[in-house]
Formats: sequence, structure tokens, C-alpha cells
Amino acid sequence: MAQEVRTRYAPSPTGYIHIGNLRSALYEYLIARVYGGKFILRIEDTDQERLVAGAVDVIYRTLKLCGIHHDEGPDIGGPYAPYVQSERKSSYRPFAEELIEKGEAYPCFCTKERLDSLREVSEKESRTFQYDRYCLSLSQTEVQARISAGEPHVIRQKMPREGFTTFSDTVYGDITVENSDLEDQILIKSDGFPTYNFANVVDDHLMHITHVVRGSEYLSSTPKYNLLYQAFGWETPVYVHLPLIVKPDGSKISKRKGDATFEDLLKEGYLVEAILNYLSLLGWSPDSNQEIFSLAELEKSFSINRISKSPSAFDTDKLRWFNAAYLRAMTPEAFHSVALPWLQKSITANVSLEAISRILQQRTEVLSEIGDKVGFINALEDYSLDIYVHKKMKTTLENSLLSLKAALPVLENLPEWTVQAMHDNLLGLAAAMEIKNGQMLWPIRTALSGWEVTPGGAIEIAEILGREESLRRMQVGIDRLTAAVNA
RNA sequence: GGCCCCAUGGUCAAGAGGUUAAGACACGGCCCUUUCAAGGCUGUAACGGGGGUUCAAUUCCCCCUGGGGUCACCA
Repeated sequence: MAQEVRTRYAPSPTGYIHIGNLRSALYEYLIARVYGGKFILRIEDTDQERLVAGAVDVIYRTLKLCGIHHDEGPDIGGPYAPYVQSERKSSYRPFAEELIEKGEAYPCFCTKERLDSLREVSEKESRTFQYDRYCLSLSQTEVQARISAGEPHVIRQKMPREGFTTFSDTVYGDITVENSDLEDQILIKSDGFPTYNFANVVDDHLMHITHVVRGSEYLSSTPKYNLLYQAFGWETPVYVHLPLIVKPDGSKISKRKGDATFEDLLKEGYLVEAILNYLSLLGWSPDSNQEIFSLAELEKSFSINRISKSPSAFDTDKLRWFNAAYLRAMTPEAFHSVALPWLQKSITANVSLEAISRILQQRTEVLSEIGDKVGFINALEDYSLDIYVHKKMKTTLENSLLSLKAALPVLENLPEWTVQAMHDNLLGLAAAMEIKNGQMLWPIRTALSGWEVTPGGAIEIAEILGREESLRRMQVGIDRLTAAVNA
């Protein structure tokens, strides 16, 4: 009877989700799917001071957008509801009391001030601070009296002072620490809320989480959790610690300003699919050279044993490449629909946005760069005539003028303003004049755009601008070139 | 600083004693071509150092170095 695999994503609602966090959610989800198990969403809001309004909605929205669907959670319920820790508040204390009875925990009345001063002393003597267990020696009666008197207190876990604790991690292997290095961590805070350290273990057990998947920053506190499981006599879960995603400089990504959140990436014009695909490969590799993975494919291919140990740098260049690949692979219609909001923001001229999308699709890596690429369409800005001169195209001011003068009437008299018609006639004209296509088309593109580099060529731009505007811009070019050549 | 983890090109990474040490991004070149892209071909570029073990180490062990994480009534 194989036990059902159950993983959970347990974010605290403190704002936007950064990419490391999202990567955890993704892997947790994938592990559940790969094993045909369940993926649970649990909100860890035990820190009343850090709560951010609306943050829970951000979590729902993000998961939904990503297609990372949970099987149980606050919004859809499940057999172990509630899935919000603040709503489970009353259930933690009895577990802590059970530990006190077993001699595995004890109440502590030490004030923040006392702890701070102890810390200060340690600091001065450059020792590692560890709670001195002052309250462990309090008599039963004194403890009783002070609790009855309503004195604020916390409950601490009593760590063994000798021996070692070893736990096994699926990706990092066996990790052993000396018990004497473990502090008597706080289980229940003086406001009655459990700490993450406690709530996490209790809930994971209660919700039958089989695989605890989280970032490797938790590696060093896992021995304490293991000891907690042991104190309760509970079975420990399978641990899967994920290598950190770090910034290009190697340091940890934090929620502090400047570090990319999922929302930021969306705003910059990255596609959800591209982000997920990229994230899936940051810390995991398939057993093939495949790089493009849909979520559905990942649900089949993902494997815990191919998760790597070393931290991975978040590389924007690679993300851009993924994004561009996804953009290119879209149908023209799909591309147009994602590009549309960006086009509407930047195009003021009365032109076909569909036509612009067509020239943009192969040339866009991130949607946000669209605005910068299409500015020439709105209006012909003043430009330097120098850009008519192009060595490889063999164009000069003089022959550019000739080409424009020859092309103008041809375009003027075109029966239909279509790419095909322009193409046939302009190339025909070039052939008749016995010049290279480039010598004809470079000046036209230059005159039409006023830019040295544009997405799309002369003909595509002419199509977008329309006959009237195209002819007008060409005439501007002719006039300016004429003046320059005659000068 | 204590403890823990990590270590293949600039980056993501295959590799799991014997390989010409994959592939991708980025970068360079060529081709294609009406600019730019896209596409095709191609090039530069890596096993941090020192000891072992072994006939043979990128691969196993130890040390060093380097990097990271963590040491809260935050998660």
C-alpha cells in the first residue's frame, strides 16, 4: 500500500512572491503530480506583524496564473481544513503542552530585554549566543504561579545537550549536527501564536505531508524539526531541500527592493510559461537535452533525483531567450493578443496594429521593449541624412536620391497597396535600373522611418504606414536629399 | 565568528574511474538577407589548489581556498 504523496506550498502572506519562492511552489507541485499525489496550499500567517493586506490574494492569483493548481487549500477546503494557520491557532498550544508533559519543552518567562542583554554579552565575547535555559530550572510551583498570574511567556523546546542528530535529505544526503549547537527554540510565542518552526511541523504532520520541499536555507534548522518529530513520536517526512536561486553576484534573493518578484517579471513583459520553464531548469535538469517544457510535460518528466545541490544564478539573459522562444512559437493571433496592450500604449498613429505585430513577433524578446521599437511609426522624426549612406548597401546620398525619385511614382501608381505588389514593382524597378535591391530598398526604408534600425524592412513598413503617409515621408526624404546634394 | 552546505566555461548545466568533458544562454565569425531580427553553419571558453586511493581521477577520501546559507517571540 503505497502511501499517497502529499506536498505543500506554505507561503506567508507578506507581499509579492519572489522567484525562489515560486520555484519552490513549482517543484512542490511537480513532485505531487509526478507521483500522482496531492498538492496542498497552506497559509502561514503566524507573524501578525508582518501580514500584508491582499497578500493572500496575490498567492491565489499567482498560482492560478501559473496553472499550479492546489488540491486542498483555504479557498477550496479539504480534509484537514482549515488551511490558514491563524485559524488553527488554538490547536497548537495543546501540542506544546504535550511536549511539556513529556519533558521535551518548558515555559520561559525571560523578557526580550534579558535576552537582548545576554546576546550583547555573547557578542562582546564573540561567542555564539544560545539561550541559557534560565527558566528550565524554575520550580514547578513557581511556573504554575506565574502562569496563573497571567505573566507573558513562551514555550521552548528542550534540546538534548549531548549527542548528534542526523537527518537524511533527498538531495543533500545525510546531514549531522551536534545537539549542543541547537538552541532551545521557541515553539509558542508570548502572543499565543506558534512560531513557524512549530506550526510547520505540527501542520505538516496533521496534514499528512509526506515530502517537505523547501529552500535550502532551512537545511540548518531541519535538525530541530527532526527532534520535534522525535519528541512527538511522529514519523519524519521525506526532506527535499532545493538549492537556492541567487542573484548574479551570488547572494540570496530577498524580498527587499530590487529583487525580481513574479509580478515584476510580468510587468516587464515576460510570459508566465517562459518564467515557469526557466524556473524549472534552475536547479533541475532533465535526462535529455530538451529545454522547452510545458507545465504538462514537466508534470511527466520531473524527477527529484535530478535536482542539483549548488545554487543557481538567476540569469536574465537566459530568461529573455526563453521568453523570445515562447513568443516566436505563438500563432500570429496569439502573439498579437499579448502584444496588443503594449502596442496600444505606444502607437498613436492610425495604423494596423496587426501588421505591426507581424513584424514584431520574430524580433521581440520581452514585450516591454515593443514601445522602443515602433516609435518611428507614429511620426517621422528629424533624422541625420548620414544614415542614407550605407557601405554594404552601396548607398550614397546621391544614389539614394535617385532611388527614391524612381520609386516614388511607382508606388504612387500602384494599383494595390500590398506587400506583394510593392515587392514585385520595387524589385522590378531595381532590376531595370541595374542596381542591387539594397540600393533601392535601403533608402526607402530610411526615408520611411528616419531610423537606422527598424523592425521589418522597407516594404513592411510601407504597408503599415499606408500609401499616403509613405509617399509623404519619401517626399520629405527627396526634398532633404536634393537640398543636401545641391549644396 | 560557530555550525551546515556547495564547488565543471561568464551563466544554466550533462557527466557518476578510462569521454575528442555534452547541450543551452551570452559572446565572436560566416551564410542568408532591403536594416534589425529570425534561421543555418561555425568559433572562443571549464573540471579552484594540494595531498592521497587506484593501472587510471573531473568523477572516491582528506586538507586548503573560495562562495553561499544559518545562527530572531521572521518565516
